[in-house]
Amino acid sequence: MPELPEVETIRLGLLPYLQNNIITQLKIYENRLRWPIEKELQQCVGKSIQQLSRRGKYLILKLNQGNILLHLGMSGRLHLLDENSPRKKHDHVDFILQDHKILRFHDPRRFGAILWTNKEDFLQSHPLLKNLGPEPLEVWTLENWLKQANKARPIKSILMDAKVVVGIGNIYANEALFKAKIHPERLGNTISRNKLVKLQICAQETLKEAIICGGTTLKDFQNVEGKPGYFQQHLWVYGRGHKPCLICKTFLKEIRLNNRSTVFCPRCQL
DNA sequence: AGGGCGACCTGAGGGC
DNA sequence: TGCCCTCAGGTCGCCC
Repeated sequence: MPELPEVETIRLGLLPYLQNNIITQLKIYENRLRWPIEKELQQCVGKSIQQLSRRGKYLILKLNQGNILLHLGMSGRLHLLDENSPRKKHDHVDFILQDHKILRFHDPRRFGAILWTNKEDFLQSHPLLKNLGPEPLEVWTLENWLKQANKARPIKSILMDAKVVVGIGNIYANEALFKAKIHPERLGNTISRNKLVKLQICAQETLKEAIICGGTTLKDFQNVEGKPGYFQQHLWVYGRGHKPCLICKTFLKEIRLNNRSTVFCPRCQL
């Protein structure tokens, strides 16, 4: 489901409800997520939520002692519900809150993850976080990007590589490449500096616009209130394979690149 | 050493 | 209706 804009939308939606709330109970109905939920997660019970932040596509609940790391995988959702809301299929975990609301984790494909860490420096030391690249809207420098992009590797693969920059998944990679007018299969080290500068800017603009729209809703995505995002109305290429380019009317091509569906305009993107 | 790709899951949709 | 195939917003970890 979620790329950076969707996770950020969820974070912003949850923030007012979670900040300073206390987790009074943890109910695990299904612990077989991407990794089995570990017993230590029970340590969150009785702790207050001091901060809700994000690193890449991970949500981080900073408690007065310890941290919960949450990843939504492809199909994960978080909902805030009233106490005693009936459980539905694929509702796997409930965090019961002091004000009798429930933060409920729902994930049909179970590619998501819920992890616990006590370490102060987990952003730097946790095996799942320590190798993540820069945040695209904060610390993604041009020098770093030019260095990373200078590889004999398709530019779309580079852009989607979380070690290069976090948060850009398949939708926004397709969109950013269209806006920058770069063919997704072009090797990074054959692209001019100017074009790479443009691509970085286009990627950032695309993410910012999507956050403003509340994310993209295709099938699964809903925000915390269960409402969809509206960025899909702004999509130029993603999901539009074989339809006319919105700029030049040429039929968009759809190929598979690294086993991900890739849509581009063969005339606009060179 | 770095990058490609299979694997992890369920469900939806299309073709027959 | 049902079976079988493919595909889906992520990403780890194996293998080359």
